[in-house]
Amino acid sequence: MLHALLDGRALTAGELARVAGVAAPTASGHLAKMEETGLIAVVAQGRHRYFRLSGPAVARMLEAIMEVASSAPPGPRKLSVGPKEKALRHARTCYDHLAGTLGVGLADALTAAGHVELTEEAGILTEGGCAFLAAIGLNVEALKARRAARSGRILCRPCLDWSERRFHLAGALGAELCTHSLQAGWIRRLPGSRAVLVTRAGERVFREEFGLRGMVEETGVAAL
Amino acid sequence: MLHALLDGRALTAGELARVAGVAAPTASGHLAKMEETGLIAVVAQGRHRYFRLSGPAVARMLEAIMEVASSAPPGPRKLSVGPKEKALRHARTCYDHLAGTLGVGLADALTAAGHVELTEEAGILTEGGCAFLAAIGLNVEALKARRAARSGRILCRPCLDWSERRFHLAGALGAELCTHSLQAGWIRRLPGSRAVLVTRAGERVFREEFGLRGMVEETGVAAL
DNA sequence: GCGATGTTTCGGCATGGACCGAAGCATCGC
DNA sequence: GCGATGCTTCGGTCCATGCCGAAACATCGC
Repeated sequence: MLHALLDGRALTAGELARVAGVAAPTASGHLAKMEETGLIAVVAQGRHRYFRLSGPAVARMLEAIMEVASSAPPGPRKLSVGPKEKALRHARTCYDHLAGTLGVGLADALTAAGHVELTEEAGILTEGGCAFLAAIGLNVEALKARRAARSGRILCRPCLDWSERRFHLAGALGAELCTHSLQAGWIRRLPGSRAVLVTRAGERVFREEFGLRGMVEETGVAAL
Repeated sequence: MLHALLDGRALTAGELARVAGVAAPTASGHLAKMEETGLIAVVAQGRHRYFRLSGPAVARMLEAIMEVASSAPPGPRKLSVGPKEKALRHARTCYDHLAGTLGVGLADALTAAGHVELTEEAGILTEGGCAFLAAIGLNVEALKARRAARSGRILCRPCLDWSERRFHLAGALGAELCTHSLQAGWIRRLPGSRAVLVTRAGERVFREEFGLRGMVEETGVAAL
């Protein structure tokens, strides 16, 4: 259930029961405990109750757990779920930023262009990167509150991708990139999933501005 | 047990059984499972078997879990352990770097002097900071392999301190600072604990070089 | 109002896992 | 060699937890 909430959206108790593959009473019990201990927050809306992660700290914890879990020796258990897996690996949200092939690709492209400098431990958005992102519409000003004191540089957090085993952009910068991509219609959420779809407009932007290729998935994109 | 291993040292099965408050067979069973799943690594030495965390990813996961756990609502359960608590809050190792009042104080001092710039998401060691740390003996060269590509700046990772609720220095920089402080005799490990003691020499360095005050604890320091 | 839908509470079952004592190995000191 | 120490395996007990079905409660659409 927590994994399902990792995309930052709020899901109803029933949806969470379904994704977890348990009956409603079971899910309800777990959700009550997780809310009581502060892992998740709930907001009632009509006859639905929407649950979401209580904050970024919980998301970071889950990411850290998944990092360890995904690098564990290939035990007898397989978590692969088949058909949905492909879309998830290609592009998905990771709490508040983008992951998967798309997320890693964007991070690589920004790095190659000198817009972002990323190490295992931290990252910097360069001045050129500021200008580039502002030019394509990101609200860079909102990020500046978090910049390092003297150098004036905007720092960002790397996040290890469990499917690609590579680092992508998280933190405020990653969140803004994801938010803007959604608002600008470059990507679109697949209903009931963490996966996102790259639209035609997005494909053009990611190709022309970022230099990314092959970001459009075959299935379903024609409808967009 | 994992918490006990979080200071980066390797402990024997018996020691881990003791800190966990369980019988040897119980500890042995848990340790076997944790080793099988890759959480910990073991090295046999004579009739002892030394267990340690298998890598930084596990430490990051535990830190992330502790961050969430420490900010949980003050439930009925209390984890406070009393006498040892004070020394732990004052200065301790956190996998491979320093935490507690000392760790946070060093991070604050370096920030105030403009040697380090730290945000919630990431940090930078400035050029002045490089020079400063090199002057007091740190192996800054070893860090340079991890610097950001173009700006030449060394990045570091912030780590939320569960006792101070503030950020301190982790990552390669934090590890080097901790290692050097131990080698130079500025701090000393308290046997069988994550807590460290600030020596007279360390107190002088932390006061004169970093501008920290009150880093010597009353108890026990006279013996040094 | 009334049935339909979403959610929680209650009761009870069953599995799993946490634990320990006793015994079996391995290694150390001598 | 032999006893002492450290660790693991084995066997068995016991409690906690996960789970579900039935029923209660709340809200919606009408």
